Amino acid sequence: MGLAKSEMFTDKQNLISSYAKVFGHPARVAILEHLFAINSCICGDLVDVIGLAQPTISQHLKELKNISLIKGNVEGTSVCYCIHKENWTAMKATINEFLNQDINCNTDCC
Amino acid sequence: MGLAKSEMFTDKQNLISSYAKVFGHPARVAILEHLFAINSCICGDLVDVIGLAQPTISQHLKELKNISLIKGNVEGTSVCYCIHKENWTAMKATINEFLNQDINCNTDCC
DNA sequence: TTTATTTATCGTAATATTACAATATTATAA
DNA sequence: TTATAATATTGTAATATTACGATAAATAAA
Repeated sequence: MGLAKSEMFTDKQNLISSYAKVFGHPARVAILEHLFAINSCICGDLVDVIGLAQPTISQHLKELKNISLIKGNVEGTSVCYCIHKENWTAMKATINEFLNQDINCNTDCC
Repeated sequence: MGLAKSEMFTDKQNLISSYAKVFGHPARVAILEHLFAINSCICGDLVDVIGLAQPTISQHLKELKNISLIKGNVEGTSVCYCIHKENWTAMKATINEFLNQDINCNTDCC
């Protein structure tokens, strides 16, 4: 078949994997890094910075917007994008809870 | 086309997205959570815990092994899997550096 | 050796993702 | 109104991922 049966997993597991999936493409990592690096928000020059075609960048931005990690503000004929601070912080908490699980295996069987 | 041209991106961006891609499926999140929860390492009962077919679990374990986040130890007829502690810690550092980027946008344009 | 048990691999169908050309949409400027 | 500019959407081809049945491989037990 195709993709996961999300009913099989907890909401948290699905949330974690949803965030991770968005980070699972280097173009989106690059877009986010650029949005962090540029103090003011950015719009279409992402196409020049990343080096992918405009529809492709737009598609990646859409996925970042869908999961609410960025927001876009129409400014004339262009759109200003930036990190959604609150949601980024919330996402970080979710991911960190997962990453910071304790390793209790003393017996080190492997 | 299909997937990303990894030459377009930095090694770090590719590394981050590689880790994230592995976390981008709830079954692998569930497998890792189970490996953390069970103090001793685990092998084939992941099939029962997760609820996917044996070849599917084996496939997911392979991806986790490929990126070195788990290791497997043959014990008789079964295989004992556990978290690769050192690599998990290293991965955490890489991901956290990405997640903890400062948000410098004072002007809050969006 | 034969049988049972566990895991890995192969083959394959269903689905998802990625990238981009072409085009539509939206808003500004002339 | 008629360009012009920036972004979004549509359609589609190429590729990747996921899931699982069937089967192979490896080991232990009888």
